[in-house]
Amino acid sequence: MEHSISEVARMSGLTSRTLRHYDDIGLLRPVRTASNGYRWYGRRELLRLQRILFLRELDVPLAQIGRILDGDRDGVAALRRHRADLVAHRDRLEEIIATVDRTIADLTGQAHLSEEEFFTGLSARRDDLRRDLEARYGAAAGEHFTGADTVTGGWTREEHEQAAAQGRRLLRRLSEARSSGTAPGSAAVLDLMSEHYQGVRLLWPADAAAYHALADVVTGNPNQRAMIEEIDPLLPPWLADAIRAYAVRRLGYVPARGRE
Amino acid sequence: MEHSISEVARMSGLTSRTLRHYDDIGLLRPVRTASNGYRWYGRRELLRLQRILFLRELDVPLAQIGRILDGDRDGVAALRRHRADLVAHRDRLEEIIATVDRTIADLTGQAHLSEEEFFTGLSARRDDLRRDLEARYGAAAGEHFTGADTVTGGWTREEHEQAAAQGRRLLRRLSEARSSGTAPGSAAVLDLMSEHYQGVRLLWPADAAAYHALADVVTGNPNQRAMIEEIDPLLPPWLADAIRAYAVRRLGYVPARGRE
DNA sequence: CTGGACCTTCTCGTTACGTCAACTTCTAGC
DNA sequence: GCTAGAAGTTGACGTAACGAGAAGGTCCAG
Repeated sequence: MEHSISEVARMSGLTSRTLRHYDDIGLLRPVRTASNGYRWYGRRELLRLQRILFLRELDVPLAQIGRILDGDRDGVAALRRHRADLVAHRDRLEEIIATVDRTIADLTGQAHLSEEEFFTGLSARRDDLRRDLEARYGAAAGEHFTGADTVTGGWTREEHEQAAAQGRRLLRRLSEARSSGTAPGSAAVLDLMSEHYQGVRLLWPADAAAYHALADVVTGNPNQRAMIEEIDPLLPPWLADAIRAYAVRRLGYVPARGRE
Repeated sequence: MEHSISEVARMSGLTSRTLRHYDDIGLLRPVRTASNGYRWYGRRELLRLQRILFLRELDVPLAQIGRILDGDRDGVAALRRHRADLVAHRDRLEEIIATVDRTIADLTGQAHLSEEEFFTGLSARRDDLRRDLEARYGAAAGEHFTGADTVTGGWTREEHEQAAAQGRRLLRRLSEARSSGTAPGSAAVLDLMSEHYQGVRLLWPADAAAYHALADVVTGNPNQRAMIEEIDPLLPPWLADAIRAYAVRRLGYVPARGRE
């Protein structure tokens, strides 16, 4: 009892193209290929196909399916690893969905947690910030503020608002990381901090040292601190740690002992 | 304040290749490209990139990111649709994880719900089945059983066991669909039934009419019924409906009024 | 012997880039 | 001015799992 490729396609719900593909990659070979090139499948092939379809439905990559079915050596271990991937994927989706929800709420104006602009608010208080940095670290730290090119003057009102919303979203994501017990220096947080660093650089060409100095500003500067506490009262010191961690680990900042 | 491609790469954590790619597909154009081909990015481009990264982290496809950022016309609606996709994806993952768990349990012998073989059990009772079908629908229905080529005689013991485990898993997945209130004729169930049909065909070249006749067997034949009830007491009648639905909707069976 | 159904082997397109390869350009040091 | 090295460029191929379509061979019924 042999079956043509279209018969197998009908029985399995696959297309003949897919079956040809499985032949190409060696996942499911026909029992024989006639001299005219026609593929013929037998019962044993159908059994294998059935198991292929099952594993495929579990999102197991075809290559792995082949390994599981061939050397059955440790199909269970492979499945366990696959399960771990699935769970991680699902957890990540949970986070993403939550973030999307808050983003939608933010965009539709349902969330007025803070009408203040974050990055732009930062920009509006440049003089304040500059004095703060200079007082803490001397004139060199504030020097970067001199260029007029760092101002956001060229932005439209819409761009301002988008930047502000972006900043609030970022702070909320950081708040989430903090409240879930994630360390400020963990890789996941540093990834988020790269967004923060980039946001800061939109307004101010901070190098590693200047960015590092910003850590003290978010806890020490009343305006900055109040803006952040409005989103999460416990965030400022944690954010300060994250800023320092990012400056050191991703920007290569070497904690100064008085150089320059 | 213009930035070279490698500066932007460092700031954003992307590679220069990725930035070149974004230029190619029109997602992020440099503010200018010098006569030597070098790309230069300004503040406005960094702002756009920041929003790109945010949406990208939410698994929004690049093409859609472009549409959202350009004509901001209905970015919220797009996000809502995207959210629906994410939720569906997560729900599907939940199901898959549950199935993988049961599969692992099955493979490691932790689940001895039924030591009987399903498809192979069906095979072992071929005479029984044949008499049943003939009694219900006349000799024509049982005729398919005559070929010796339908026997699973060529199978190894391992193949028998795998087929049996596969059959039990399928019944459990069907049971899950039933208990969650899914209709036997729904697309999702028909997809599962294609596995059932294929499993049956491994043992017995049933056409649409013969498969349709099998519906009465799973409720009427004591052996079959008992085997299925062992997995889910409420499954037999529901499974019968699913078999009929599959025969009609996927195999094109026309409910007979006495033809042939 | 002809039409239609079914089969074959290319080949390109999809997504979001990674990874060479081959070349040009810029910059710093001698 | 020369040269090495860093950084830039444009192709072009590879990835996973096929879909779609082209161009052509094969089989079967009327």
